[in-house]
Amino acid sequence: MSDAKVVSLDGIKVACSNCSLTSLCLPFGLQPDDVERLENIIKRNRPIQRGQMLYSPGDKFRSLYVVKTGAVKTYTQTSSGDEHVIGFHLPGEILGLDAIQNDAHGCFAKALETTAICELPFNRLEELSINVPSLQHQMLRLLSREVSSEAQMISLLNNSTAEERLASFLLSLSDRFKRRGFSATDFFLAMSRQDIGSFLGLALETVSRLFTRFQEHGILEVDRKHVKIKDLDKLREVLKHQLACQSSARNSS
Amino acid sequence: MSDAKVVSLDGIKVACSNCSLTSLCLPFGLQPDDVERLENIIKRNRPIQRGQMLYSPGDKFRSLYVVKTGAVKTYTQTSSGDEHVIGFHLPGEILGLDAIQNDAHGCFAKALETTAICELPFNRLEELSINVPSLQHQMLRLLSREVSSEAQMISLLNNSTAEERLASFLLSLSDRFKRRGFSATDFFLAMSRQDIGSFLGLALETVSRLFTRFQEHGILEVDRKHVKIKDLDKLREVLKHQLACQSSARNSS
DNA sequence: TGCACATATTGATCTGGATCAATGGCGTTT
DNA sequence: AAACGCCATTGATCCAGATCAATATGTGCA
Repeated sequence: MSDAKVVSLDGIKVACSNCSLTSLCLPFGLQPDDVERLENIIKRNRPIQRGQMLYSPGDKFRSLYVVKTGAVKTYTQTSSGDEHVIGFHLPGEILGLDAIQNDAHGCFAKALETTAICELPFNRLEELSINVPSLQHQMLRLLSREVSSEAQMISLLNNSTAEERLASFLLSLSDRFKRRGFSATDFFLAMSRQDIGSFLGLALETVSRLFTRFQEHGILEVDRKHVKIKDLDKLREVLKHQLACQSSARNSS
Repeated sequence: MSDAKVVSLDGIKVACSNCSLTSLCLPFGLQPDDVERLENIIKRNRPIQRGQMLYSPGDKFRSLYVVKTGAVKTYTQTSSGDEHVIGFHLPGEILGLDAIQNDAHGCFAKALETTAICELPFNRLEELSINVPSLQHQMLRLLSREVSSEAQMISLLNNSTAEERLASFLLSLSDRFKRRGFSATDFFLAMSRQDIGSFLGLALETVSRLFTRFQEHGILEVDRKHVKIKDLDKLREVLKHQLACQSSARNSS
């Protein structure tokens, strides 16, 4: 909460070309000079602190956002006040795609920790993609990936036990950390048990019990937010009996 | 099953401008001459019969498809052979958006009844949208709507009872029929109880019991596939206690 | 240093909906 | 018209996970 001394970065130019996330992010597949044109429309704002809101339901849709460092959760809230987590967003992952549709955001986006964000003004992005077909294609691919990934989530919620859900969640995180150059087997959870439960359609107590159970089975070592995957294969086996079609991992932007 | 005499329509030109679905479909918001350019790339193939497949997992992604008449279900299949329904598609609704991402379809699309389809070759669609910004915008909106609609589905599966799910499903159907000029309160279900259950994450027996219960409460009159909604308000009240943000109805393309 | 508060763990109990099972209705085939 | 198969309905039982409840374990703040 303490207001860290941050140099104002408003409107500063972003260098995607130097960014370690470039292969996971929007610029992927673009020619260097097209990347430069993209850089010119991206804004980098000051980092937002844990608990701060990036946008809220009803906010006019102006920009897409990409997490640069940190983590963001998106969620809705019922009239009775309880949250429903829609997703977690790691570096390189894009937020706000659902808002294109009706020109307004439909959920909250809140920082789970200190988080740096790249802001992409959408109208400039659309203009640019008229002249850069590969950007247009990349945008459609991104949207389509989101659709696939949500479809897999629906399938998970429809057909899986609590064990399978948590295993799937941990494997997704593991994979996403790995792609970002972090350890696939040793990481910290930015979100609470409550958040995980809400995301997976489980009670927080169930999540807690499952962590314990996985630990007893030698699959994990858990200490609060700190997770070590001791046996990745065994974790994968937990959800072996589903799958069929649809290949790629969820939300691996 | 009897093979109706159908004139071959392969590659015949489609007239979106005469189509009653135009306000619900891809051409929405386009200038008349842009609609004509769109018409030129759309293919109308012969209608497919109940049970026939439009595409299967692994099929190369070449086109998006729009239902013109009839109904289609999309679903995946586990190794053990049981289906998981992803969605139902009514006239004006688009299929295949999830395949843009990795250039291959990830699920089955099967006709629930005799169904006419407009085929949109994707590479030609992309080419065209370079010159027609409003088409590009419309494509992004469509994708974004799919994302929103799936997010709502996830929320439904995470937070709702069986009653709420079925009520939500029926209200969605009602709304979609209404927009297409059919009765909002009197319609036939193209899909089985099994399909509905799979879609909503419920056992088919539960779906059946709920139909009975809704009937007992004077909300519906059900006779096999024939559904009459007797009290739309009461049906809406079944799911009153959720909602919050996110406005529009699900899958209303 | 100690209090207040959020977050986790663990235990006990309850229940919505799954599963198992039997029956009935309708269309299709022979 | 009998026989088959598919789909739907209804009943009986069971269980995974929710809910209620009590107790740690931090973690920041006065």
